[in-house]
Amino acid sequence: MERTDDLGALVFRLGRRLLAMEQPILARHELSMWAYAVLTGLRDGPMRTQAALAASIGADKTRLIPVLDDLQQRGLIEREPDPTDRRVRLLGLTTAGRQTHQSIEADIRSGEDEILASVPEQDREAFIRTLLALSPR
Amino acid sequence: MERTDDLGALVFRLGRRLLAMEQPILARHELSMWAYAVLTGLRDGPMRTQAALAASIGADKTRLIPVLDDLQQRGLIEREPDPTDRRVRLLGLTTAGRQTHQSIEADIRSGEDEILASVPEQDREAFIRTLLALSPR
DNA sequence: TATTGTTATACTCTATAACTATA
DNA sequence: TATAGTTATAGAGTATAACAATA
Repeated sequence: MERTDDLGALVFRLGRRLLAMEQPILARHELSMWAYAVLTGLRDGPMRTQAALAASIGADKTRLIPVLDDLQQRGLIEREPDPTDRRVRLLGLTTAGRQTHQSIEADIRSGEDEILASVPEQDREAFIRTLLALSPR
Repeated sequence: MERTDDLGALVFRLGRRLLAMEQPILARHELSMWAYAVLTGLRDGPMRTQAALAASIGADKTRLIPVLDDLQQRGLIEREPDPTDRRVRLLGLTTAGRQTHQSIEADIRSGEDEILASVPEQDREAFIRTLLALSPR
């Protein structure tokens, strides 16, 4: 298949388009993209350190801290020292955090479906399969 | 097809991976990503205004200016006032600019092929086809 | 008065390194 | 001494608005 632009440019533009779609949804919940990434990172279970969470979502641990401060203060995550090693913070979603995540996720999924609507079913499946295979972590 | 993470996260991560692959190639030529985007934008022919070029590569016109200054000074682009409207700058690649672009493009293409190597032919074609369909402009 | 390009500036994002508290 | 988390800070990237030159 002949390509005109490089893959990087195409992926970059699609990323911007997806971000533009997600931005108003996140703004309605007053959450940043990284805050939403944190909720997603904790969706499948608690984490034992902030560094592990940061690595799992591809963020720097230092820039996660104000995000975690905010999410904790708003009651969307739990964050308490591990009694067996008080350097460590145990992280998990609260019920409110889980609900917020699910609500945002549903809206984002709708937006994605709209964007993907014009793509034939077979290509759509191959596209997502390839994306999963090529995205690190 | 069931998705675990949202499309945005997957596209974002793939974008970072592609950028990491391109960075050392561009560094060898001492060019930024935007400088390369400019060369790509002029590859298929000259442009009549800087604003048009900026729009065509999805950049802000103000942040293109230092990039154009540098490319012009290094003899990779031509940039001269339109005699019929001296507000306008006519933009085009020099021979050196075209050669530089082709050299970088070939290296980037190799890097992409490596990344795509593990993806089955059919999926790879559907992936690129879908990317072209979904990337604005 | 409108348009192209330019400059200045302020704002955000990000990474680095230094610091604290525990172990 | 090593590790988890935190803070401070500097650097890069970006957007906004003001400005100069043409039309």
